[in-house]
Amino acid sequence: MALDDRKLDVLRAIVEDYVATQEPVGSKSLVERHQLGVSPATVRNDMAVLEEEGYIRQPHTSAGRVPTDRGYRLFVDRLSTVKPLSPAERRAIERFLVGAVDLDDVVHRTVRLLAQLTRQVAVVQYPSLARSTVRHLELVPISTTRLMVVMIANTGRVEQRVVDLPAPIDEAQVTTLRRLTNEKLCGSKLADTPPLVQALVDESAPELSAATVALSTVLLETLVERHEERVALAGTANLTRGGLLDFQGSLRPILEALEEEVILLKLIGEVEPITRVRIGDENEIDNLRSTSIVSTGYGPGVTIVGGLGVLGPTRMDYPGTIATVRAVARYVGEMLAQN
Amino acid sequence: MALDDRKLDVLRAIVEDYVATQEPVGSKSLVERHQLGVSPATVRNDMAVLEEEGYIRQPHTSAGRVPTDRGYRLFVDRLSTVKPLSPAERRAIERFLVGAVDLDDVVHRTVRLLAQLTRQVAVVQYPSLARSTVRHLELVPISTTRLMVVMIANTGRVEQRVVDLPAPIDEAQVTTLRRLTNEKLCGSKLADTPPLVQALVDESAPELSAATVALSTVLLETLVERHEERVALAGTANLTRGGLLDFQGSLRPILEALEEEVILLKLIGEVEPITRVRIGDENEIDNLRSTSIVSTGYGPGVTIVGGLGVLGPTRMDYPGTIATVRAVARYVGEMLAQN
DNA sequence: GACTGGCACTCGCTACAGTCGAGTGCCAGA
DNA sequence: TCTGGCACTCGACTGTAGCGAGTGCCAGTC
Repeated sequence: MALDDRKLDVLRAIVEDYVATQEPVGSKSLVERHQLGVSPATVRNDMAVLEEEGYIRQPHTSAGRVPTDRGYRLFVDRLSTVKPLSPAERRAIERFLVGAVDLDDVVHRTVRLLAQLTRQVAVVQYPSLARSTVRHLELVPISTTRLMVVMIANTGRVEQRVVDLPAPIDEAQVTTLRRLTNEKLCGSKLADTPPLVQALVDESAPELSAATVALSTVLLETLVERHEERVALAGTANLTRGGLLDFQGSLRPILEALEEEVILLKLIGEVEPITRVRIGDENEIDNLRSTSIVSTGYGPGVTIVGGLGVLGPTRMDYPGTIATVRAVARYVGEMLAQN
Repeated sequence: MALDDRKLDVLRAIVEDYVATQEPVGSKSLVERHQLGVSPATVRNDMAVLEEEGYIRQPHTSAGRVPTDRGYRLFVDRLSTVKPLSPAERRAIERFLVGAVDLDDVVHRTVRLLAQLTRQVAVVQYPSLARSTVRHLELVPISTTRLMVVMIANTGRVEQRVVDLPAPIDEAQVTTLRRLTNEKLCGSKLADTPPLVQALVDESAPELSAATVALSTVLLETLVERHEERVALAGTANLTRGGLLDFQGSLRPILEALEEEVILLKLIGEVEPITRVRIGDENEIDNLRSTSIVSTGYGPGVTIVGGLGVLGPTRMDYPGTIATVRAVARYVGEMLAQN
């Protein structure tokens, strides 16, 4: 059965009221608080249809209605209009992000800002190495048989690893190796480096070849194969808002999921600039079936280098959250573009 | 009034039972589960004294007794014997820490290990910069007026900052600057660098002096003055064990406190190798008055470069926790010494 | 045909009374 | 000094009753 406009209005009103009050909403209070132009009895009939279609449900027989995941989905897709941010919010974003001293700082400020603005759990992925290009590789001798390799990416990320060398190496050789690796790899995307690293090994002088192999192994293994993604998290305290009514009483599974970087990356590691909204059961992670996640990609200009987003109860202010997440992503992109 | 040995035995039994069962313990069950050699009535008399002295209390009139913070304190100071770790635990620690590829990895593995072994919230401070020495300073030009300075410390920490230069600088000048800074600063403790940095500025060639000032400002401000300490956190999900009975029902203040790096540093940023135990109200942070913290310093050899510890309910297994925290700290120290 | 007012019904919530039992404090006696 | 016994306290649990928000249905109206 097709839902006419008024039924959609009723659904929208239910979602808005429930999000605001956190209490099942009944037909009477609905007509009181919204200009629906009909009587409670009519609304009740509409509600019955909406329930039959699976958009709302009754927690118990004599209670009001609550949106289902499907109801929220319809609301997000068709019924909500994106709330523009208030000037105060815009200013807050700018003030908060300006003055960051390095990438770590940008990411930390961003994640805290996002948590604060949305009053939910915020997650920000560091710019992905796979989508970065190499700006510089530095080799620092630690001992004659150990080398620290420091990679600086164009996104500002800095990664370091220690390489154990099979044989001692002297200053001059380190210098040569440094020059060679930089010549080969600088400016190339990290995802494209494997053939270049191979070429490096092939072309290296005999006396350096053992060291080059060791170095290339580390580069490939730790930076490319298991691409080292990182995330920052903030606002877990916000999970306790709504006094355990959300999340069916137990924070445990959610906190557990949030400790797994792999899971967080799955949630917000976006490749596309679109904003994704995952509502309750739509989520792939079992522990998070009682939550909703709003995520989007960010990057300087049009390219996306990482993702960010927030996690909260399915009962969340979707329009506001979506607007905030998008705005923060845009500002972060601008910050990155400046560097 | 002095407490005789049996009263201390009773207190120890109460603490142990309460930690195990999480329920107020009565005189009858106490004599059943421990060989006290006296009757419940006698125990009751002892309990009355212990309560008068403030070591235990009754949640309500007709309930058993529960240790107070003061009772735990006495238990920790005089009644508990340190539990040696099981061989299985020792093996677990070694297996878990071996194979870390860099400092980040060591810290992350450590904090997760600690959370897992103690089943509590774990916190690990990165080796303090203030107590590290400079191994190498690398300058990487980003543009003609921007320089990224990467500092590598002997503890494995790598910090980077971007320096905005007042005037363009060319390759050769960067090389000179790099050589000068390394000559001056390498090998010195970061805390001791201010005069050295000043000397660097004073002695630099006129055409480099502007750049040197900019560089030194960044070095001093971001690395020395607000000494950049970092911490890692894991196991927040463990706060939900004991189903909200601990922590008087609300996790909120605790989660909030755990989000503040400054607070975490205050808790575990140790300078001395001793193990500290803060019990409930002894804690300086208001939000954490319902928790206990066991912390200790770690470092290669005898010097301490950072702190680590765990946070849990005052009702925690102190002997076991203390033993685990110490053991992990020792192993981490060994790991660091190897590098 | 769509909407409305009215009415009977459901059922969670709260308050209250009653019972049970773990645990206590105290006291007299060994 | 310790012990057994006894009266007492009070939280936890159970069952009952009344309240009220909210529903579904139906007959009547525009």
